[in-house]
Amino acid sequence: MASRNMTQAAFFVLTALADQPRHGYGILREVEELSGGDVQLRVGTLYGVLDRLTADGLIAPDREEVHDGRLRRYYRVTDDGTRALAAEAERMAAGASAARQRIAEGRKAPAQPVNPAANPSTGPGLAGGMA
Amino acid sequence: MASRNMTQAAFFVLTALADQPRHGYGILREVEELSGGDVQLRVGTLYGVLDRLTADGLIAPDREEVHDGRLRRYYRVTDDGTRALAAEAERMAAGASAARQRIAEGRKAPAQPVNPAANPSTGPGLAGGMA
DNA sequence: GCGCTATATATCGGAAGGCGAGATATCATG
DNA sequence: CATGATATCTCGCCTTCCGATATATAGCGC
Repeated sequence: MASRNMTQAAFFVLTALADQPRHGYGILREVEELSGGDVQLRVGTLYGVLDRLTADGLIAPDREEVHDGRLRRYYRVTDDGTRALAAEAERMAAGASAARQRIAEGRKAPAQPVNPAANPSTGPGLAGGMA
Repeated sequence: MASRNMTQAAFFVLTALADQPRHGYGILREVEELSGGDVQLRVGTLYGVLDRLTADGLIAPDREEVHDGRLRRYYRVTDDGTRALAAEAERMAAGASAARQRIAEGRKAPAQPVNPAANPSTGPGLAGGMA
């Protein structure tokens, strides 16, 4: 929804490919596993994402193998893709951190109307505090 | 793109409202500020999000005020909204953490073809190591 | 052999969501 | 009086999501 943002689906595909090349079906299972089941990337979503990421140069076809008569088409992350993923991870961590902080702040004064001078850019750039 | 996921736009609107009630235009500026300019929520996006979040019971109209002859329509987060935001923040932090970890893992063996026995569910449930 | 599940690819079309553009209105600045 | 900031909201195009569907191989139970 904003300038240099990538979709959730794209983010998880890149994450699944970040450590090693995988094929479509493998990405599907990997995303589900690495998110603890929280994220279920759908088949119908996958190929569109794969096409877009390829067109954007963030991933590239790696190789094709045949296992038990079934074709596997592998993709790998490009350098640009790794950079984009890292940047997006920072943005997400920052957003998550900002959300947590604000929830805590909101709980301090739940019934409070507005509270003047409450917005002196507390923790300006967010930029998360984990890792 | 998956089960209980909310959109990026919804996430940032909830985050902007987390500490105190705000009106539409205020949300717009707040999202931009709290993200350091990374996220620009568009006017055309805002009202759709506001309607959906209201319909889902995650936010609610708070009050209306007039400043300098201009109407301000305030919204606040409901308890459900705070819970949903907190959950989403956890998911995002976990995803960001997983991405970072995998980028690091991928760099260990960049030229490696596949590496056998590389997938024994290394670092199984992510669930990040922050907070 | 037959049906079912898992693995594996890919496409289609409807629905949901994002966003540029425009309409409307007040106030301040130049 | 024009421009820009503040403030609301709608319309329609386009992108993205995803359920359904099609196709094909291998393995298991019956």
